[in-house]
Amino acid sequence: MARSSAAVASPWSTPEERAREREQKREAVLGTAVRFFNTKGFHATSLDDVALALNVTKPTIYHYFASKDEVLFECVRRGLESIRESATTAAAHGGTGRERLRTMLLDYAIVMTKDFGICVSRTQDTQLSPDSRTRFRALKREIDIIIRHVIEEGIADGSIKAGDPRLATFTVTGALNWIAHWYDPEGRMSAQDVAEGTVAMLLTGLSPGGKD
Amino acid sequence: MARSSAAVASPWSTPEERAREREQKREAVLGTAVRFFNTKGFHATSLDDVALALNVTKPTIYHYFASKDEVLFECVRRGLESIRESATTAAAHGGTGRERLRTMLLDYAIVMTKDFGICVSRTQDTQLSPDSRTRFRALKREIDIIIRHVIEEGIADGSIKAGDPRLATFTVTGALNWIAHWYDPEGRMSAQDVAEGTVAMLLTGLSPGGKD
DNA sequence: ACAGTTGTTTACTCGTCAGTATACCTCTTA
DNA sequence: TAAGAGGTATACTGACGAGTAAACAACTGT
Repeated sequence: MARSSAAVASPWSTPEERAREREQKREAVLGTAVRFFNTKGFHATSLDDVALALNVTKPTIYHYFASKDEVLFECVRRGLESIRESATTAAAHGGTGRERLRTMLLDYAIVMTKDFGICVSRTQDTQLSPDSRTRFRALKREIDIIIRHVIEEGIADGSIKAGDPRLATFTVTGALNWIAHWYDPEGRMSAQDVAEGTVAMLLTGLSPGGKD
Repeated sequence: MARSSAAVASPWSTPEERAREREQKREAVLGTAVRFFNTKGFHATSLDDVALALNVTKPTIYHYFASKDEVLFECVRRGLESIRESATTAAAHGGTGRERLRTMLLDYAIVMTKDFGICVSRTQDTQLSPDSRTRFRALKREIDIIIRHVIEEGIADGSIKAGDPRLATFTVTGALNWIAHWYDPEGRMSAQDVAEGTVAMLLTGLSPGGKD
């Protein structure tokens, strides 16, 4: 037997393990912070609150993040990345524009029922530092463009009917973002129900005669 | 000639005039404050900012309002009142549910392009005091109920097709509220264009075959 | 003229909170 | 075993901003 496999579980950690632990602690800070931000609001949440909930003190948080702004930005970045990834994936799928749009919007809606998604929807760019704000806007814009593209493709292939694609994008993202403001995980509807219901309504509208 | 009509313009003001002036000053505070709230955010706006913009000092504002919270609440109350009034009026109109809903949503959308409407959409209830928050929620709820009712009536008379009326209400109000987050008065679209486009999209959806 | 009311200012208090200086402790590595 | 790096705590600074005390000024009504 090789020496490495003969060793019993070592009480000493490898550099990789240490890096992973550090990463886990960073995650824990974000996970705790995002819940505070979502329930109390960003400004009403102090890093002392977050630290206390994690049984540490504020300087510990500053060991993992440079500023409160960085904590918030990291939260919204995670939410936006989720959306962007699923949107990019859906955009690359086959099918009509409408089919791809539906996939995209369903994923978007689901993200809006989770902590980081909720944080994205509730965060106003005035809460971020000028730098983070620029990056925040850029990420949102990327997502908007992906959605708008697929809408335009749907119009081109005849599977979508919309006057102004830009306005259509704002309308659907608005309805979807709003989920973060009212969705209650304890309520009667599951995230899946909400997502499917909202997306169906956006695609078919409220008038009779719409089909999908 | 009666004595009152013989008098030249008096340099002394009547109690009514004084009350009106006081009311005008209150309005001026609200008008200035709401613009600051909308551009810089509520927390980032100090009453010193507002006072400075009005060429007065902070205690003057406290002469007209009891607290910063009251200023904010008054702003959102005005926005919500506009919506509620037009919704109530539209609900009392004749026509099918869908026709009344369209009127309602058009007015709602227009409010969302104005200062107090924008403030409503951007204000999170965590920013308000517990008391104001309760009243804020109650007002929003009233509006939701009016809209939900008209949707239910539309379903009953066959002019509207929707799975869950509650979900439908959230979807349309979400899309409409979102206008406050992206609408730019300097942009190419007028408030009227935005309102009509958004409402049309909500009623007919994005799939081909919808009609309205 | 004088007492009261309204509106405004100057100058202050007080609490909160982001962010930091510094020390200490523990584990790693040479 | 000593030097260093990583992680945490105590104790602090400094700014900001809501709200107030107290005085002053103007006007009103008696």
